Amino acid sequence: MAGRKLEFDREQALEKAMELFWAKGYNAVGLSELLQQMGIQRQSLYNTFGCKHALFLEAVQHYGQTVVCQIKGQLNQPGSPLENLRHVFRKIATDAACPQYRGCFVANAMMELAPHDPEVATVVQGLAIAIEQAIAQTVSRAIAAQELSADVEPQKVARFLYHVILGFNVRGKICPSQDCVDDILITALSVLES
Amino acid sequence: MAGRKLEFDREQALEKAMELFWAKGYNAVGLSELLQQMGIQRQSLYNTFGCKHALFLEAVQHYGQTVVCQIKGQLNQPGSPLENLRHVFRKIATDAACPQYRGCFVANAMMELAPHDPEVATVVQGLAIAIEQAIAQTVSRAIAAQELSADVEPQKVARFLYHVILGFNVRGKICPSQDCVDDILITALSVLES
DNA sequence: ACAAATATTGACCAATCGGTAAAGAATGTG
DNA sequence: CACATTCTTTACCGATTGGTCAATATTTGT
Repeated sequence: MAGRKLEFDREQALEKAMELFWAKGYNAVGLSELLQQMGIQRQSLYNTFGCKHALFLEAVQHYGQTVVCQIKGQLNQPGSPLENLRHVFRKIATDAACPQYRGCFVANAMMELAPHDPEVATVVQGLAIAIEQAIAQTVSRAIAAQELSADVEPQKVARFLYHVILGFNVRGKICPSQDCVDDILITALSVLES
Repeated sequence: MAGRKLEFDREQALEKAMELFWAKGYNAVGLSELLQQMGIQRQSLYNTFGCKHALFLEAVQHYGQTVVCQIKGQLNQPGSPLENLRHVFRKIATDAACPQYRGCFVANAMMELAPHDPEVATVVQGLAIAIEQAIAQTVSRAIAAQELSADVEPQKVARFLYHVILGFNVRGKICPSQDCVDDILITALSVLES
């Protein structure tokens, strides 16, 4: 019932593809470039991943799961929920000021493909909601810990904060100064201090 | 010293190209599609605009100048600067909730090409600065009119508000609800009420 | 009227696109 | 061992990519 074994690590190849799509976008990456970077043969790609589009979709999902877990992990660390939240945003802001900033792959996919590609749209929408919810839950915990006023509406704030994250994804593409991202960060986080 | 006249309206053709690049991005638009939409022949494009890339650059610039003028016009209308500012943001937010939202062409170009294309990067960076400055000037006028506290730092706020605009460009690509954009808008503009 | 300059037209180009077909090489099960 | 199954390799496919060439048509200055 079984045949020859895969000669490459599936996940490793997927990650290589992800890196490339992440850096250049879907349309700017050709099959040959993809195969070279993944270190596999043409037919292996089609056997294992279906087609370019399916591979991209899987790459987005793989990236998304990784990042969602990572963010949740940081937000749920022991200690002050509010400080965790601030820490995550500081990290995102400083990343965005880095010259080789690639942005968030999910946001890139949203921009390039979501309007014309329902499958991509569905996946990235799901990931966006997951991140937004993680933020909302952290805000709730901050309220419970009396770090934030009980007047604060977690979903509203979470929508806003995720919106700020999306903004960094665009802004980071044109090499903002550290000053610039700091201004944005400080102003954005000031909504947590009313 | 002069030869045959152009049979088409240069600006009209440029605008057609802009529409297409705006809707689909640089890489997703092919020459044939471009020519069909512009209603001109292949060679005419190369005579008049140079090449695909130069045409794109010109399209971004054309769009940018139009939009910068438009925003400045709205911000500088007679009456309350602060209310003008709020009005512009309300417009942007409701646009972003529309299902066929295309985003801002400048932001699209920023995302797709700026990291790998210095020429595009330069152009979009200039446009971003122009919009940011227009906002900063409006904030300054609002302070002068005592609509805002003298503590407010115009550049800081402008950077933040432009950042929110960039966020809408991403968010709009996945069809947010009117509720969602309203939450974001209200929270974002709350920084003008300290 | 003639020549220089420019536009239009349509054929043409190599290169690449995403994807497939078919043959050989490795693995399992009977 | 035989055989079915799966992966790898290589060659190949039509279509499209961005871009060019050469011929024709139209305009202008002289």
